[in-house]
Amino acid sequence: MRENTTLKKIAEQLSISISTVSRALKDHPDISPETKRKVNELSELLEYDPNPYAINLRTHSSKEFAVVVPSLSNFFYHSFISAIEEEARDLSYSVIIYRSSNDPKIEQQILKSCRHKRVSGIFIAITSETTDIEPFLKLDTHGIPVIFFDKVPQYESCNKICVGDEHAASIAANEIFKKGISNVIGIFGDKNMSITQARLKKFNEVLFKDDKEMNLKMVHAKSSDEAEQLTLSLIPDFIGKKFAIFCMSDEILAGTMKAIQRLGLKMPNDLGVIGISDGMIPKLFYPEITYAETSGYNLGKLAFSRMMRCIAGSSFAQTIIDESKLVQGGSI
Amino acid sequence: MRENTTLKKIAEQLSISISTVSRALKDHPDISPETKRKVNELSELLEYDPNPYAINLRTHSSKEFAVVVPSLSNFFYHSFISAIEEEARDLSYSVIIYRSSNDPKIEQQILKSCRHKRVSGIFIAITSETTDIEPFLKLDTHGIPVIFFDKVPQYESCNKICVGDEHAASIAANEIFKKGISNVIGIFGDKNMSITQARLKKFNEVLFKDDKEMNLKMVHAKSSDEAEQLTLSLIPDFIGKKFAIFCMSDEILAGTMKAIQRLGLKMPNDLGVIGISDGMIPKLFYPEITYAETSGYNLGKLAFSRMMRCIAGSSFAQTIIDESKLVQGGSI
DNA sequence: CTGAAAGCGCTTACAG
DNA sequence: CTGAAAGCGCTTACAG
Repeated sequence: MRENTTLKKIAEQLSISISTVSRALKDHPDISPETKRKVNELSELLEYDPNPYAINLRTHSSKEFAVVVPSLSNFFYHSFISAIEEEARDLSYSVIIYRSSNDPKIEQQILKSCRHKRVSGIFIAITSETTDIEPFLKLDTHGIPVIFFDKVPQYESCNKICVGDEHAASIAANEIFKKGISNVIGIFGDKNMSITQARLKKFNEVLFKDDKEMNLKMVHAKSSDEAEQLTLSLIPDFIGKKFAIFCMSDEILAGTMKAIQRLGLKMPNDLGVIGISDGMIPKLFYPEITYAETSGYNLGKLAFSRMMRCIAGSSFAQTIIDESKLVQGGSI
Repeated sequence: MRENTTLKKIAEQLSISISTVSRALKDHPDISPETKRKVNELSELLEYDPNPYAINLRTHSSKEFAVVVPSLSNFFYHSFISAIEEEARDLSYSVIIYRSSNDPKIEQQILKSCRHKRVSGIFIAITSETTDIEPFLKLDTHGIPVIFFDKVPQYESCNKICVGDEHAASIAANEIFKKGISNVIGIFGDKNMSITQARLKKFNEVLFKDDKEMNLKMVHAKSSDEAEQLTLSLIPDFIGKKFAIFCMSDEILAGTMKAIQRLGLKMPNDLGVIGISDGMIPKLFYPEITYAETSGYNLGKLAFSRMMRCIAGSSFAQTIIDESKLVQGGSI
């Protein structure tokens, strides 16, 4: 096994001191051009690369960001991470991706490891079970900025970057409204989730904004399968009427679409379908599903710029909401 | 910002030496029970956690594995990573996930960073553009085992863990055969990919194993859209016959399914569909698509045990092929 | 312009 | 059973 090149080795070969080599390599003004040239040449030759552990031990900084998500099998998080990585690369930070598996215990371990590694900052979508946010606040105390995204705590005074749940729901509701559809099934997620509450409330509100008569049936599904069953049981009452189904999330949309295929119904004639999505699932069907887009990519860009402001010293906590836009498929 | 607890701080408070604290903490037999008790107590109280940078600098070991994949938006990789993380956690290793974005340059950067970090080992699915595998072999020289999985280089003498392309293709072909279907459309991926070649060859071979008459049309699609277009243009010739479509991958399946929905055809009566998949996409349709399963999870378990054997000193390079199994949907 | 020295937080061979 | 010391590879204030 070949030894790694160190400053010492370069210094010895050039018969100069380690300090000089170190300075030459970082283009310190004190060092003569001639020395710099020699040092750079040799370090190229020997493929010198500084030992990050030594640097960190010395400087207490890692130039690393951590992104923590409950799950990776999620297009939304995937595009969020892409955005972070793009930005990070430009500033020669690296990005470590952690997966909490939606388990608060694992989340705590990850957090601890982030602290020990003295990462420069953390982007995190918390688990649905996370109750104690004390450890997150403590990291801020330790000088490690924490930016919450997507799944964020209730607690007020922290940095949060969220999808505009209300906005997305209102876009979807408006589209239904504009199509003159007055029979609507709304399938929402777990009652206890804050995004369910936000989306439901706004959806309802917009749909009833005029005093137009509306026949709205709202239900909750905790899984794709449940959404499928609910859709199957609800549709019969709507057959023959002009109606639409709103799916609050990709998971629900997947279940609903299975039911629709099972019943052999065609969009947009037999019924309309509209969702809120990051855009992968809706594109698997024909016609493609119309949806209000929640973009992980946008969210990532917003989160990153917030992070850089924190690193620059801003201690002001802020909640940023990303707006969504309607993406037309042919399903409604 | 609160300072981190160090060995020194504990030693001072207890008026003993740093060495003793260090030893007590790792339950060294030399140290008296009494001292151990005191040290452990105080370190609990002060929430002592060793500085990983210092340890690494000293011991040259990181207890960290790297997993490098071209993309995260891929259920297969996701389940591979899950398997690795499970195993790693048991041995208190941590796992860093890197994404090469299918760019060999980024892949090289990641590799370099793995080397500097002296990760304990690397699991990697290389990019489709990766030609130079020299740097990977060099890592082995540096004592960092590299296990290739899924997308592996041609080069013989390295550790590779692969999906059984031939086996999966033969399972799918056999199922078509067993159903007595003799008109078949086979949609394959990019001609240049080794998995395309392996799958195509075996599929063809099994389908023609008896001398039964077979009407097989094989085409290549580079994208989901292309698969959709091909399906649309090929189906008319098969309508009325008893026929099936084989989709080599999820990407192709997604395109083909869009075409089928567009034409309003029903499985399994109008046609049969069968694929090779990790199982997420097939479950989005009704009826669910029958597929030969390539399990990222299995692959991960296999890769991990291979890794541990490498770390234990095995230098013998090995190629391991994971078998697949048929998962019945109702599509054929 | 260059170098010697201290120190980041740990581990471990050596000495007692 | 415990401690002093060296050293992992770097950076940087200090001195010249």
